[in-house]
Amino acid sequence: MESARLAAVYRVLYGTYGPQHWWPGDSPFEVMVGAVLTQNTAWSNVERALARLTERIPLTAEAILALGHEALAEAIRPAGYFNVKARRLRAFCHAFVADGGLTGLSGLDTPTLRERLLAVNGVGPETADDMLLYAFERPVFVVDAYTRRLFARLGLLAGDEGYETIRHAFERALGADTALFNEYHALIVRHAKAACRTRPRCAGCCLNAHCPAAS
DNA sequence: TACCAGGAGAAAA
DNA sequence: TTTTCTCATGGT
Repeated sequence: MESARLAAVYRVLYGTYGPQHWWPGDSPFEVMVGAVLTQNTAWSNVERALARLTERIPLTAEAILALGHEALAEAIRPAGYFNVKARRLRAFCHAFVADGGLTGLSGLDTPTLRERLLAVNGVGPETADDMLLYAFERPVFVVDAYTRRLFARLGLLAGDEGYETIRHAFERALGADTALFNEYHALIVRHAKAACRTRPRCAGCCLNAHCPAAS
């Protein structure tokens, strides 16, 4: 992975879309809840689910656990996979409380914190890295389907590399820079929402799943 | 109508 | 070990 090319892609995205001010959450804990709810789901649906949840309870791990599975699943229904996500949220809240909450987790070094998050059922690599970057402000690059698709189309990735391989490649090339990782990932997602609609002649670097220029 | 969205884990091959 | 299946609502 060439640092210069990664920097060039970043400059183009930033020049096109500007700063994204991610993550859209009022607190680190809300960011973490959002990270679970957004798994394979559009953010607009997550916002509905968060709104319904905060209408019912204050957004704390204790309150979520006290709500119970059925009521939690009903509250987050708009985010889809509501039974699965209710189970995952409760598992995360149990671990969050057991580890001393935000204060306890913030005291851990990044590799240990990442391991702790990944040990929770329902928290995979991308969700853990969303939490690390946007809730704990650790220099961890988030690799999602958009990242893989964009850089494969640009010829910088084969596309079938493992998650860790890609993450380490970005982190090596860009250096440990939390602010840059924050903005870069947000810009990739922003680009995915614009894609071909703003480019009559797509160069193949858009993120539309069925773009003819990308096949 | 069909496809896709800011994945993860279990089951099957 | 790798691939496939399941979970589900809402927008386009």
